[in-house]
Amino acid sequence: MTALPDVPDDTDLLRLDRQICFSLNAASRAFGGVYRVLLKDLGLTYPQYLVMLVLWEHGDLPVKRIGEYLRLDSGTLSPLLKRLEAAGLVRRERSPEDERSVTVSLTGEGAALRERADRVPRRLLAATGLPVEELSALRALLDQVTLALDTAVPGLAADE
Amino acid sequence: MTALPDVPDDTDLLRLDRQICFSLNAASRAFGGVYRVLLKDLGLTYPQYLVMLVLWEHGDLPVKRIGEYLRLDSGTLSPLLKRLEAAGLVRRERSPEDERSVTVSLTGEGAALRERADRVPRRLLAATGLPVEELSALRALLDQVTLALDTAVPGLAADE
DNA sequence: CGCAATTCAATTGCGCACAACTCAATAGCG
DNA sequence: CGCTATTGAGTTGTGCGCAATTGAATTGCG
Repeated sequence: MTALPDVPDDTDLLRLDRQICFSLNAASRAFGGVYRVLLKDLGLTYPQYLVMLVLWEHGDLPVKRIGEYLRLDSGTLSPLLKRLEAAGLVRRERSPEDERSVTVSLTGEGAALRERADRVPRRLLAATGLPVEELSALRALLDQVTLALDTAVPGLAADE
Repeated sequence: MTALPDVPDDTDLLRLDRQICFSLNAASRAFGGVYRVLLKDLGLTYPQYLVMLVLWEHGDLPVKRIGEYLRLDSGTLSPLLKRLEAAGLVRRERSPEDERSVTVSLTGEGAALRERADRVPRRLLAATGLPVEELSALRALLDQVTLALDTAVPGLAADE
């Protein structure tokens, strides 16, 4: 009457499901909390730090590209970039060859902040208490499930 | 000059760090997107669904207990519970024996919603494209890192 | 007992995520 | 060429997450 070992009944699924979303939620917020502490004296929030990482690595970018790297839309990025500009870390300028596009570039202050941000990763790594290989395994699993979820979303509304 | 294999230099750390926070962010939002679709016809958001899960499993609870299960404070829960109340899914009543406490209980409608929510976990499981064992492994890793991060936070502000 | 400290929920304020929409600029088709 | 469709950024509105504060109720210590 019961299902096969790897096809649990609905009660098990409810419990597993709850644990996965609980765990993911908790982990996401735990990371956020650590980053918040580590980034506090840089004057950055976690999403702002992600944007700065992208700019430090890739140099000047239009808003569109930043959004592609971080999977964020203009509704999130526009006010965030305005705050970074108000903080003196970036400039925003309309592109001359395409007036629709806005190029985001680092100021001297924004580029200089990279030095101070260098210590963040090592402190975060230490805070996780995990060896590098396990973090890599975690990242790989997360990427795998993200890809699967993204491809699954479209045909999901109806019934699939 | 280079460090030992499992003590990478700062460049590697910067890259790894970025990938970890990118991956976790992306996974969290990918889950959110799938839940948003699956929960749409239930009229629930993802955090509201988590609250309902807790109530379905544990019955009536004071706000404090819900917050402990979900690691959320009253600043998040108060407006969320008001919306659930406005939707007719829960009641909120001051406890007679302790006027500070507010007990949240399911309405008939809220309890009935559980039937329709039963299909969510299996559809989510299918959307991940991962076998149950891998999801369990993912959950275990997430729980481990969450625990480590939580215990690390206190002594982090200064330098640790 | 009486008063200070603590507890619980609610509120305020800020920032992020996302959907829906607006508006200007560009691309591209007939 | 002209007109429509598309693109890129921004705005608005809703909801979540968190810090800080408020205010009432309770606890507990002297």
